[in-house]
Amino acid sequence: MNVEEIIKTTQKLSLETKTIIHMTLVHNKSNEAFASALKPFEISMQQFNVLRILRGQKDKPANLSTLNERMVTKMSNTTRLVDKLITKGFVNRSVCPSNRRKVEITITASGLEALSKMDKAVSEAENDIVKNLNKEDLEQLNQLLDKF
Amino acid sequence: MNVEEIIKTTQKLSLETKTIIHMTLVHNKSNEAFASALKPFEISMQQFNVLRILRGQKDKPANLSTLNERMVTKMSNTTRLVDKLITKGFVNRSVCPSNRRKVEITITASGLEALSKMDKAVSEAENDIVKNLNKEDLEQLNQLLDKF
DNA sequence: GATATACATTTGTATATACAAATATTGTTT
DNA sequence: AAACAATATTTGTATATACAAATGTATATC
Repeated sequence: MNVEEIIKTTQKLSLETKTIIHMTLVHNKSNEAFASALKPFEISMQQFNVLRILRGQKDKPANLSTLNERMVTKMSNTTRLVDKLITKGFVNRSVCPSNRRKVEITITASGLEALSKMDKAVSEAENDIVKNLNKEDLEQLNQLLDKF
Repeated sequence: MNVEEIIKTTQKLSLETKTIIHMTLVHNKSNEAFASALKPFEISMQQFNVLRILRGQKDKPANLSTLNERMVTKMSNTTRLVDKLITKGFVNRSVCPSNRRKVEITITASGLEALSKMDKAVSEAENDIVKNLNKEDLEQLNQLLDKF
């Protein structure tokens, strides 16, 4: 992936600018790969992320704050994101008995089943994205990303 | 930036998954930084990007395909993006004389003036984002990103 | 116990983006 | 030159996201 070539610029970019653009391009690329992997399931990455968080909760219900805390990309509106998943029958929402300001969100059996099918597609996409990087590359990359 | 801590997961992530999430987190962070740097100018990053491309054209007008080609993050709808910039008086649009299917988009004096003010804010944000990485780190990072 | 404050979520509104379809113009084929 | 395909942009529609305001509930203070 050559930055200057992709954005077709003749100008010399500063190392800082180039790095940030580079990262954006890679992010866009992986974004597209995930979106198209999830397309057959008619679900967005955000929705997929919520389902995965709920599965990780192991029957312990999550409320909206917990979801928001754990989401990779925070949205201003988790309510409506959960609405979509309820419509699809993938999650349940009820009022928390101990604190009625909160809601309890859990994944349904149908949600778990759908999720396991998505997992395969997503993991394939993931492997395809990093296919040119070996273990050492990935470790080095993570170390550098830690500095941000 | 510790991935597991940020998304508050107790699960062990695979190196591949971790890397991609890591990159998304860094991208989100720089995105926010840019958005807030551009906020005083009431302009989006996409719009800023278009203005920068037009300045780089050196009076040579750009059409929508050219803009789209050079944009870091491609949008499906460059027409409406340019509409916004016209409303603000930052760009001009006219029909291309040699090929009336095309449009000619140029930056105005007012657009250039506004852009030069934005440049400072954006470059400051940029430096702040990479402040913990030295030249060597940045070069190494770009080499790794090239593999995607 | 009434009032104020903080918390958790929901709703409203404006804007952004993705995707498909429509329109206008040019170039090509017969 | 009429018909067709290709190109460049625009428009329509559905969904996503950001931000502010509103609602309902719990806690603290007087």
